[in-house]
Amino acid sequence: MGPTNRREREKEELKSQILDAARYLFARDGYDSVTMRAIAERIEYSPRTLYLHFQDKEDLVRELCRHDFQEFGQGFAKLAGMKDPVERLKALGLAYAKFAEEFPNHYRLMFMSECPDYEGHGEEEWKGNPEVDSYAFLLGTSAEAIATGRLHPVHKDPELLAQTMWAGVHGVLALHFSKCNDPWVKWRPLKKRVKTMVDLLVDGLLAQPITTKKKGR
Amino acid sequence: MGPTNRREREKEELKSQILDAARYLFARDGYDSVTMRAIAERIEYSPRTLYLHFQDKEDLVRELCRHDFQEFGQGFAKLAGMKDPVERLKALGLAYAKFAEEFPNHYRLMFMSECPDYEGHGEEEWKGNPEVDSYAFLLGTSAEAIATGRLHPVHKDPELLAQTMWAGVHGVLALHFSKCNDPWVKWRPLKKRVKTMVDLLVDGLLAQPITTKKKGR
DNA sequence: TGACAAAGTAAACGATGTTTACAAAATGAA
DNA sequence: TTCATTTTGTAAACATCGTTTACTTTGTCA
Repeated sequence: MGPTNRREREKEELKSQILDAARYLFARDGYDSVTMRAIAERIEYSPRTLYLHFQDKEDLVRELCRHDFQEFGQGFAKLAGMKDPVERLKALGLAYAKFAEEFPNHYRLMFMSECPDYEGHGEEEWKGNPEVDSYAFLLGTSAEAIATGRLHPVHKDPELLAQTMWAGVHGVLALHFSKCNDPWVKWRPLKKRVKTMVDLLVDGLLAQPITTKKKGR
Repeated sequence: MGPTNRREREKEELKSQILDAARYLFARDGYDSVTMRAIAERIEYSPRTLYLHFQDKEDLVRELCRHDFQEFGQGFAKLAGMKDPVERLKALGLAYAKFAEEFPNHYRLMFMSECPDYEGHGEEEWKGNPEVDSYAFLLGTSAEAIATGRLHPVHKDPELLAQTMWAGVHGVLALHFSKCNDPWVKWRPLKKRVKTMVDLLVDGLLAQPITTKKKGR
């Protein structure tokens, strides 16, 4: 099985070359500026060749991000050792934002662009996907935080809590990416906004609500 | 000045026709599916004609939204009568989300897409722009809320407060629009998530923070 | 009436992602 | 070796897209 093996290897290597070229262009110019032609030209192959290795452009970029996204999951893994789940919740928010700041184009692609239909993708597709794993981690931390008994009793749904924490930090980032040039808003520093959001949400979780005049929520 | 006047009128009317066609397509299919050709075909003119009335596609869609966005500002105007600024802050968040739910395509365009450079646009451009006015309203309400003295003293920057409230609700909506089909997240109902976000943030504002072990923030 | 400006058009330009039709090369079996 | 077959690659084209060039028509006003 000599030649077959080698060809397999060469094929993988070309695929890597494509991804490298794409990564370079993508990180430099963002999604829209990365054209199939530009990638092909960069590795000195015809555009058609890319389609021998990837189904289409979306497939290519998605695989590119899946690879680079390992860093995303790893940033969270470091936090697994934190004892206090409430503090871990805060740290999660900050780590999430840090990634977005560091890899803005990746963040945009994974969290700020239309998602294709996920039909037909089985569970095996999720396994090891940092996006999924990270959400699971956040969900687990939320459940632990609730279990401490320190949160106000209205918060007892880990899923809802996780989604709210996620949304809060995402909101700061998303607004930053698409609106940071608006001249009529005196934007505070991004880091400060992230920290404020995280602290505010956690303060809300721990608070004895005195805001509503009605019985509950 | 008979004919000149009439031609002026006809020109305006054609512009309206273009906007109507665009609005129909835009609301039905979203930004990307609205092509200049499709708009032209719908009103039975050549594509070139659109460029006699609008500089380019972005100009066209932006004018379309500016028009429809009056509704956005009006939804807020109704809340101006609310006495308690803290309650008004909550109501603002809910009204904001309501608009996004009702006009998702408009919301996406105004808040979830790349903004062009705003250079060269003077102040006159902002006047009467609901987006700007609404932010001013939110900012004012934030300042009033702080002035009540009921918020925790760490919150004394109206701008930062406004930006955080905005980001919180926006985060819920943005995540909803781009991730609602993700099968690995058991999404809670959108309304519930919005309400949770608003309540949590305001609870955080009113709380005596007991979360951090360090001196302050 | 006739110069002139405005309104409108057909066709094309230069991009894009993607595919069709075909050539070259390596492979594996006879 | 020989030769059919699969793999790997290409050039050219297709169908879109936003936008522009070059031209025709039409109405206005001196």
